[in-house]
Parts: sequence; structure tokens; C-alpha cells
Amino acid sequence: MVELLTSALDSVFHALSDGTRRAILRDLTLEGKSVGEIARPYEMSLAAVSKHVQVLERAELVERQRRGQFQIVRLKPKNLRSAQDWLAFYDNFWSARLDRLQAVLETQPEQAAAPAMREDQDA
Amino acid sequence: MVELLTSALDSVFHALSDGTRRAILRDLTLEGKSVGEIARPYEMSLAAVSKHVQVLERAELVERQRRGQFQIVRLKPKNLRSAQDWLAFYDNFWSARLDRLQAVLETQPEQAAAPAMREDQDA
DNA sequence: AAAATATTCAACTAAATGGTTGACAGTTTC
DNA sequence: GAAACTGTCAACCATTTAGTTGAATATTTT
Repeated sequence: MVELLTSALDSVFHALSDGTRRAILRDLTLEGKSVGEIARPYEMSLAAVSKHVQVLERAELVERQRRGQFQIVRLKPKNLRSAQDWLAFYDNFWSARLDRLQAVLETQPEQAAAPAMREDQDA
Repeated sequence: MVELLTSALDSVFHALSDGTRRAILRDLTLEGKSVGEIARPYEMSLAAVSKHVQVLERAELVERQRRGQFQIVRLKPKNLRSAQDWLAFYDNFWSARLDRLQAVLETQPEQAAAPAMREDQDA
């Protein structure tokens, strides 16, 4: 049951794994832009940028709306939030507990988890 | 200058884009495990799981430590935090501002940005 | 209706991904 | 040192990715 709605996070994290797409998201934080506008700063073809936007759209990180001959692409923060929520799971650990736990494990590994054979033990 | 240290986030988000790898990370939250232990619940080959662990390791989401014949794989939260930090950029927007901004844009799009032609206008 | 603009689609290429299997290498135990 | 384990490596395969170019499809303007 761990990973039921897995595909949404798959596509979100995949979309975020490319620097160009992350830059596009940043470009859209203040205002929606047309695909052409989005593409301008990049050296790749318009078609390539259009594909990146489609990846972002499939991940529902972005939505578009026809506005005359343009299509305005706009940030859609819901799934960014989903990604954050997934990562937030670890807040419990790293804030203090895990750091301490980790330190403990580094010095006396496996102590609590399993009674476990030690090198100076027979069986 | 927008994306200088881009490759670290690339590899982190890429590592997170696979459900199996996310599940592995979850498996490791409480205690480090050997690769074999990690692999047990999955139906794929040990070699496949080993590769997944390597992807997590390249992204520095995980570190390993030889412990006898085993290699204990353990969570390394620093880069999970990096991912969170990247996403946290959007906190400013969606918490309240962007929702409002979005609502505004949906009803009267492009109002402020460009004086812009309206359908009932001539030129 | 034709011309111009904005964007996508289709076909292609090169590289990366996720998986397999079988051989290899390090560690422990006999 | 040979047998048994744990894990990686190499070679391979199918699929996906990120990019290209050129043709096709809106939409707007003339």
C-alpha cells in the first residue's frame, strides 16, 4: 500500500529533474507567459521548449489557456505542493532525531536493531 | 546564472522520480539495511535493486558502509533537504498570494501586464 | 481568402533508463 | 583453500528522453 498514487509523483519529480524545466517554472512564478516568450532565453528550438512545457503540463505543474493566438502557460502549484509533502516526511528525522540517530549508528552500528553477531562472539 | 549547481538537483529529482527508489528511501528511514535486505520485498532481480541503490548513491541521498560481507545502506538527508529547499521557493506564492493572483488572472487575464487588445476593441 | 504569427506534430537521431542474465570479486565459514 | 554468500559488472534489450528539422494546424490581420 505504500505507493498507490505513485505515477503522479513519478511525473512530478521527473519533470523537476531537468534544469531547463526548473528554470521555466521559475520564469513563471510572477506571471504567465506564452510558449514563445518562455522559449526566448533558451538556445534550443521552439519545438524543444514546447516539449518541455508539455512535460510540465503532464505533471500538472503548469496549465495553459488559449488567449488569442497565444497560449498562456501558468504555474499550477498543487503538485509542487505534493512533491513538498512527500519530502516533508523526512522533516521528522533530519531536524534533530536523525542526526543524532545517525551519529549513534556510525559509532555503534546495528546495536538495537538486531542482537546480532559481533566479531568477538561465537554464535 | 539561474542554474549554476544544476547537476546536483538534476540527479536528486531524477532519483526521486522512480517509485521503487522512493520506496527504498522510505525503507531506510528507521534503520540502515544491506542491499539484499532492501531487495527482498521487490520482485525484480537483486542486480536491478543494486542499480537503484547506485542511482540513489550518485544523488547522494544514501551512503553505504561496509560491515563485514554486507554493505549497509543508510539515508543521507542532506540532498533531500536541497530538493526541499528548491521547492520551498514557491512557499511565498501559493500560501496566499498566488492563489489570489491566480484567481485574479483567471477572471481578468493579462490585465496589468500588457494593456493588450481586447476582443471588443479595434486596435 | 491570403499572409503572417504561434504552436504543435511527425519523423528521425543519439543517449539514457530500467530491466534481464551470467560471470566475476570480496568476505566468511568450514 | 574450497564452498557459500553478498554484491557488482558486463553485455544485452526495449523503452523513453531530449533534441533536431520540416510540414501541418490554429488564429489574427490584412
